[in-house]
Amino acid sequence: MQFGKKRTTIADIAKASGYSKTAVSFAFNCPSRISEGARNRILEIAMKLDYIPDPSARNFSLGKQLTLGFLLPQGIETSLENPYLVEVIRGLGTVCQDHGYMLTVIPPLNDSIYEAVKNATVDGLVTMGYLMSDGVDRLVDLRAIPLVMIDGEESGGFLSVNIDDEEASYVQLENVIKAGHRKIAVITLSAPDLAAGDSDSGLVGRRLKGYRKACQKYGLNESDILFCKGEATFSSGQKAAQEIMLSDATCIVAMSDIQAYGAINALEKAGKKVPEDISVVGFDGIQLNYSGMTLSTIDQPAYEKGRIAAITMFDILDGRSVEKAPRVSFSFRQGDTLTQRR
Amino acid sequence: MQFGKKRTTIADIAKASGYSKTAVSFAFNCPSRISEGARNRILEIAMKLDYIPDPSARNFSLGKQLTLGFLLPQGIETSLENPYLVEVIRGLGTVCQDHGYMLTVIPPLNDSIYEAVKNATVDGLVTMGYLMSDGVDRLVDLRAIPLVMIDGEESGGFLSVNIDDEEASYVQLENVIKAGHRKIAVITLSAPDLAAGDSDSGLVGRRLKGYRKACQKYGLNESDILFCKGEATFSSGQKAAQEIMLSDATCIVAMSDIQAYGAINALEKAGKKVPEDISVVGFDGIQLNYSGMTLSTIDQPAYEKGRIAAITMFDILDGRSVEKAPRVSFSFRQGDTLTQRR
DNA sequence: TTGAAAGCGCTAACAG
DNA sequence: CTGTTAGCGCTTTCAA
Repeated sequence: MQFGKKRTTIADIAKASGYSKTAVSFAFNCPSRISEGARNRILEIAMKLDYIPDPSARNFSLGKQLTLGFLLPQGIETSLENPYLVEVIRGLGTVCQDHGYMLTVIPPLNDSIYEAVKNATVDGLVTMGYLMSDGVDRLVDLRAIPLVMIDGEESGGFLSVNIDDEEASYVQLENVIKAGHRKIAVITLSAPDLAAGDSDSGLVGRRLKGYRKACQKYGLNESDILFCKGEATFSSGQKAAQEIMLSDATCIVAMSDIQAYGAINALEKAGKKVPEDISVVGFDGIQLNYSGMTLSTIDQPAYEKGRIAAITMFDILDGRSVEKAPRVSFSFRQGDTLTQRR
Repeated sequence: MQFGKKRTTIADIAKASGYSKTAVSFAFNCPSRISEGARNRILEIAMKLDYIPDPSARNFSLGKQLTLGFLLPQGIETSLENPYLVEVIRGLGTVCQDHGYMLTVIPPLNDSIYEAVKNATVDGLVTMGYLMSDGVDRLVDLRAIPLVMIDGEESGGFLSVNIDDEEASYVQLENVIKAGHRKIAVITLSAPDLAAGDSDSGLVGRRLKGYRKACQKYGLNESDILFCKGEATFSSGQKAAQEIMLSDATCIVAMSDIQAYGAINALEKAGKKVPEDISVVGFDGIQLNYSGMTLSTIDQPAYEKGRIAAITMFDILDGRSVEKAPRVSFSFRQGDTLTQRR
């Protein structure tokens, strides 16, 4: 139940103005459907009585929230630390704004995606980097709200806005190999909260396939690569680098730029020079210009991904049929952190 | 009215299970208030019939949205381009997450703050850099939801989380003057959408007071300072710099780092060297490491501001009395972009 | 152009 | 422990 002093409601205005609730409702929403006299009178009374329609009741009645939800892959604290994610949000938000919508940022509530999805009062859900686990995809189904993924899985009939990750990671590793590196360490990503994170259809699975392809093509033994499990955070990159420094790897291949920056930070703290002592390649294309050098990375259009995801969502919400989300493009960007192995 | 196929409702479960709606409700919300048998039976049926309580109806009935709103000072596109703002959001979001709340980012809808506030289905509103104009403060009043400001006005009985802006801008300019600069250009900020943006109690007003004080203290003529109107965007900084280059100013003092970076960008494009040809000082303390140099700036705790604002908000929502928001501290940070005038 | 009244789906006071 | 029932505030159909 409500607490606090009672708000003025539509009924109060109806009574005070002598008109019906219908009229009051129209006065606010379809001014053309009542006479000008009635409208003026009603609005005047409303003004006098400090009345304003309650958006919550309105949304409930309408069955619309005028809000899109963005399901974060991690807690807010680390999510917003990642410029790649922020760019995605910026893209999403811009489209929302154009449609008169708001954007709700939804962290795993009580550490549970399930809980978060259950409680989200939104018209549609955009996820990033998730795989649909049994529980959650069923839940989304129950909620009967549309779902658009970013960096999601490519199978299972979900809509996901992706680059060609397999090809991209292939290109990423190819550049490393062509620079003469043979001792390579990879920092991986794990889909949050979902054991299936490494399944073939997931982001990590596709990336690994690309690496495998590159290995085959260039005669590298995949098992010679040092794989370090990580997540998309700065500190995860630092931690991985510390581990990698114990090996004889000459190049670190990160699945995310924020990891790459973390790795560089750890390397430099340990007195290593990048790229002289060890090269680093990232993935995403964020521009931090860490310690004055530019990162070699796979550049992907984060803002565009968000934009497209939101546009796709509104297509669905507006009843336009959507076959599948368009694929976006990437490119390799040569920076200072990857150099020919000497 | 709703569209699409009818959702399963609590009534369906009540009927199918043979229990009442109350029982069903309790089964989901206060499991302890019904017998275990009933609970199991109900949940089982619910599962079978794909039932899940509708959060919108629930929130409406409860009069709670479990969501905080953050009113953006500008459109999303430029807002999220500003790392200072992102840090604030990160602070806000972290606290929300801890409380099981979501965070809704609210751009001025249809370019109108009023409209945005009117439609926001949130339990509380955090604003940033706004002054309360007549319309909006009345509206917030009508909505009867608590409001906490960041970088807001210090008078008028509103709660605002601020640094001592007057002192900070004094220190900012003092450092410039002590470095020997006498020809100074200031890029100002204007409170969005509100004519009263430069009123004394607003952020800009307080900052200007600080500048005035510094001028008096060091025998500068305030009217010798070139004031350029701007807003907190990169491009605004670029534009201002172009104007300033036509003057004989030896130092640019920006009210926001993002402007400072924009200014540096424009200066370098025009062949000027920073700080050799012209110095630049920012305000906020964001770390972009633009073109390999660090910005001289006033460092203020963005994340902390967001955190405190959110904590204050929950204090209010939870009925703890709040006198006023605590003040946070700042410091001057010497970087590469401000140098002794030769 | 207008209004009565039936929802929307859930919560919770109250009575048993 | 359980059920009846009256809201919550707004929208909208339908008939006047």
